[in-house]
Amino acid sequence: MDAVDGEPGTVRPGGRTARVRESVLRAAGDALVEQGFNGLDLADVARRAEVGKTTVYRRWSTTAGLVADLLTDMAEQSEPRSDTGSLDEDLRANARLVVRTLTDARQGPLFAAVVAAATCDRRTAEALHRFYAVRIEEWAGCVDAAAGRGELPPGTDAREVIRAVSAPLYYRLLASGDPLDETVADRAAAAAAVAARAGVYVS
Amino acid sequence: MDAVDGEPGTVRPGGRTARVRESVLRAAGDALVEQGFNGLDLADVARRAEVGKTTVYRRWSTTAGLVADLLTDMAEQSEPRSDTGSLDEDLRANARLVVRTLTDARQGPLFAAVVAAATCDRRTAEALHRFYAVRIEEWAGCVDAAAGRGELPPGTDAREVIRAVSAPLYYRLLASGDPLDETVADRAAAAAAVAARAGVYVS
DNA sequence: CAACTAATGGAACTGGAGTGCCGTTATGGA
DNA sequence: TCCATAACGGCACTCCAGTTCCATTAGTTG
Repeated sequence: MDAVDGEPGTVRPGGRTARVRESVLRAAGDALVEQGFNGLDLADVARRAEVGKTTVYRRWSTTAGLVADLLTDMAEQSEPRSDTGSLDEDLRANARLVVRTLTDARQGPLFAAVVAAATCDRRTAEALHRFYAVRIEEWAGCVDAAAGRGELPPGTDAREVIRAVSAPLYYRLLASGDPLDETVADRAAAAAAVAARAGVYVS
Repeated sequence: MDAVDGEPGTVRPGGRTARVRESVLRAAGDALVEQGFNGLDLADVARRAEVGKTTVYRRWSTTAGLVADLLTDMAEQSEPRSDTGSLDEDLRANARLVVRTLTDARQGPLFAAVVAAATCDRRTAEALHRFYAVRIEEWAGCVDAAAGRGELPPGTDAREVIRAVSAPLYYRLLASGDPLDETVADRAAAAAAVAARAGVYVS
């Protein structure tokens, strides 16, 4: 007499099940990097992960569902932000980190593919938004600290400042295609800092 | 004895061929809006356009190729920029136009889908980059005019200012998922103007 | 260290995307 | 107006992603 068990993999999450998930997520990342979201298919992921095709379909159903799970996994691996004691330096460190990530041979295509996946599926989009909410919240600490030191007008929306740093970098990666380098990173950080000091992000 | 004919549709581009292209591109847009790029398939587009499946495969080959052509078509329909005589107002007009477009029930999903398509295919990405290059160039005129009036430091990179206006809006649409409204538009425009005046975009 | 059963994986099946062939339509030039 | 042929469209075919079924493996509990 079974009660509800919801999704497969929830009752016995350890051992083999965990190994399968890890292997499948890694394979999914590889496939996304090589072929983009459109080229992602579950049968191929199963082959790469050396896992039964049935298993992948049963646990993730669709490519969008698989990417959503991959994003959940990515959100858990958050690096700590820098804290140099200067707003300009912290924002520059953030901008340079984002540029390094987006120009990385693996991470860059992966992020592009993940954004593409999110445009096709509501649950994947939510997972992506959670991912960014975590990162933004983490780095917003720099801005709050600067505000505490009196570097910024009171009432400054810290999260909005952090978004302003990343935005030009993602815009280039996804939309305009203009080059991404350290100069661009520093300019994005400088623009956000100037605007924040001028009170543009006071809510 | 035929010479080279390159792609089909290039030797007799008028009449039926043109009607087919128009019909297929409209159907492709509809499909992208309803199902996103991942749900796009050429057989379905052919049915919607009431055109032979073979024709669509012969002329566009892949979904990415079809989107690339759609982008070329979109790039040709460029609206003229505003020219109010004030940098702040012009940038605000631009930001509000972008927000109106990205929150439009048809255009919003269409832009998201088109960006997704560009992440999967090199030629589609090039078409997208050309599309934005045209728009950016058009609006850069506002910035050059402002520089001419002495509102901005000499050497200001006009295109970079325009990119700075759009970037936060696209970042919200594609990555963070934060709301898009007129307040956000005005803030994006204000931030770009402040940073530009401070000389951040002097190259 | 059993025993129960969650979870995996192989194998056979199916539906529809994508292809090739060829007759039909209608464009553009003379 | 008429001809050569570019371009379209129907049909039959292939191939593989996605599904179903059931036997096998191995977590988890007591």
